[in-house]
Amino acid sequence: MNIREIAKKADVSIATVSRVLNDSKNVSPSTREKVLKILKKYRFEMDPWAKRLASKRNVTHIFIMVSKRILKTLDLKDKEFYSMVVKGIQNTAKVNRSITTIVEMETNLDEKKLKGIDGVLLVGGDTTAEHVRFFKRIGVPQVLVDQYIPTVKVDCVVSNGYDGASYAVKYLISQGFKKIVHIHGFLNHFGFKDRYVGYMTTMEQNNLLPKTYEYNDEVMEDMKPLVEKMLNVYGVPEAIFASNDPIAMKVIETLKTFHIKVPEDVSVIGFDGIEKGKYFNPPLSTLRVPMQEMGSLALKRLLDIVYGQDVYPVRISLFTEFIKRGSSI
Amino acid sequence: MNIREIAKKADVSIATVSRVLNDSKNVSPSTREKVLKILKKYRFEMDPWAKRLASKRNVTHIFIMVSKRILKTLDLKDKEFYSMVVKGIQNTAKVNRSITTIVEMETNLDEKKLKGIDGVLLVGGDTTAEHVRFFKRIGVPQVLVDQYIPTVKVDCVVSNGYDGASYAVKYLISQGFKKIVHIHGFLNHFGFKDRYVGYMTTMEQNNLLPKTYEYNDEVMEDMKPLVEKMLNVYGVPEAIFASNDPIAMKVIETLKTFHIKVPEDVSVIGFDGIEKGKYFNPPLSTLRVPMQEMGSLALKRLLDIVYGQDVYPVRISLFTEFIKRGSSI
DNA sequence: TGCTATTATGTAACCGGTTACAAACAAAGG
DNA sequence: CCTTTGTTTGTAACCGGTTACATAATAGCA
Repeated sequence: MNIREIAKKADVSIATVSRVLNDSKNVSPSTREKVLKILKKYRFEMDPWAKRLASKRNVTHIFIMVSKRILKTLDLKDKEFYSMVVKGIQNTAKVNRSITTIVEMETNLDEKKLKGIDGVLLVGGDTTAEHVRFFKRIGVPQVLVDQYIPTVKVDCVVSNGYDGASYAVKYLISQGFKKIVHIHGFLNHFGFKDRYVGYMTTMEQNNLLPKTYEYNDEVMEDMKPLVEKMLNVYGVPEAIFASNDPIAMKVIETLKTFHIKVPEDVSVIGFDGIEKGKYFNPPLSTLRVPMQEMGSLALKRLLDIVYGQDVYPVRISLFTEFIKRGSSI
Repeated sequence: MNIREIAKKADVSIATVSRVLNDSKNVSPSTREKVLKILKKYRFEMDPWAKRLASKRNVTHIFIMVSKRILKTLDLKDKEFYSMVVKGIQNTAKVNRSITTIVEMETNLDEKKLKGIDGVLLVGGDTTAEHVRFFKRIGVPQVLVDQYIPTVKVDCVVSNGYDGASYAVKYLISQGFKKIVHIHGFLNHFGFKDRYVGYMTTMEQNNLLPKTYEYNDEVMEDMKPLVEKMLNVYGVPEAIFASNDPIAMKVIETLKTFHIKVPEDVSVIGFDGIEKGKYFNPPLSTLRVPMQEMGSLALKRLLDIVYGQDVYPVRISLFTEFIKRGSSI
């Protein structure tokens, strides 16, 4: 059952059926009624694939919104986390006739700047509930990327930090380690929180004493004081699990200044799997997050929402993959 | 850039380009090489929408696999949880040219029975890691529905039980309750486990003593002993949060036999939002899971996998919605 | 009533692929 | 060398929608 058959049954043209289906105003009430009756009678449901193909002519305009902090360091030529995510978005946009614009997420959002925008991707851990509520209020479809906010129902794509962290901790335990420390970023970023909870829970489940240190990765501050404090109070850990790769590398660098060898003295595992880690000395063990896929999934989900395919918000979380390199035993 | 343009650049017909893209054997090595070079040069990516539309002729065969226990109670005319999920799958199948067959998930799976099957949906909390590994081994794409297994990387669609449970507990606390009990099913079902953890964590975060009871919902055993024990040892709770609606209703029925009034003496909140709860006496407060959407999303994800759109497994979790009815204050 | 502005409807091209069928070409057999 | 068979390649129809444009119908107004 397609619109041609419906058109025949209702004795109108396919264009008219299409107009009725899309609530176009240029249809007389009587024919609209007639067509609707046939549609209902045959329980017509549109083929989403055909619709999307045919709607190709009108492009979709998407804003990729990132916080000032991320925007400043966002270089699409490098292979850092958010660069890869944005690359994933843009690649998928190409195949989906979507035009993307990278925009700074301001604290005072202006409705006027969003003229003609079909949807927004809110990228990064700085997205707050206020941002989400703003876009909800003005009715712009949105998908959060690498951030989840339990208090507001909104679509999001994140990495499965809990199970990733859990895997890392279990791996370290299987190597005979007990003194496993977690160094993490600010926990208002869901990604860090998720990994934190994964670390904590797994440590406790294995009757090990968790020990965590918070590091201000937003400004990439000096890590010497943190490590110094750790060495003095806690002693030399057997292993360190870091919130992400940049923190892990910073830790390793700092440990070097204390003449502590990685991985001989301490095993270090990061998170994200950015390119840099592969060429670091020693090469960084990490939990790889499919970054491009994250962006790609987010855009696809956003398009599904824009084109009215899905109504209930979901959280999509990507599995991670442990990559053992030189920084850990 | 589409296949027509590629065809022109490579000086062949569009059919040939299509053949190269689909690894058809009837292409001479030289032309294949020529086309591949152009494809690579222009970084051609196929339009998934067009592909799916054009491939209309070949339907996709899907098995909906359910455990014996679920199959026995699966009546597509009623509006129980899994009936609605399966209905969601079937509705989506209709617009996606997929043929679905409901099949019992046997303990001894037979590869031969899967001839011509493009993918399977493993529905329900009885799915185990062994099942998943079996389908992985024989290379049949799969998506778990209402089950998540942390130890194996496989796509799944679940409800966000953690946040749903957390919401319920917070709501009950906001109503002034402190003695909040959780009655749950077997925790090897991820859905129950997730809600359980949500309950526990939220209770602890609010400095309340959690109290849980396990009920064998698989056989819907008599709940009298459980409730009796609770009343004798723990006393009358102020509120009960149940793993799902059937358990909640069973609890309320049992409480009635003890002349304990709901919601005057005890508030009860269920989970799932099945139709029955609305007409129960008193009408059941619950956390609604979009059941049809769950099935629909699972099938769509499966098709994405079958047609090679996505490679990395994800967990999709659906938000729940609190519905306040008569069984709770 | 006649003329124009507006609205309603239909026709046909198009979105970007797949594939049935026909034709051209190459290899094999007599 | 001609016929037969098998392999490559191209043409055109098709999947099920949307929409630009043309035309028909209606409404508005002097």
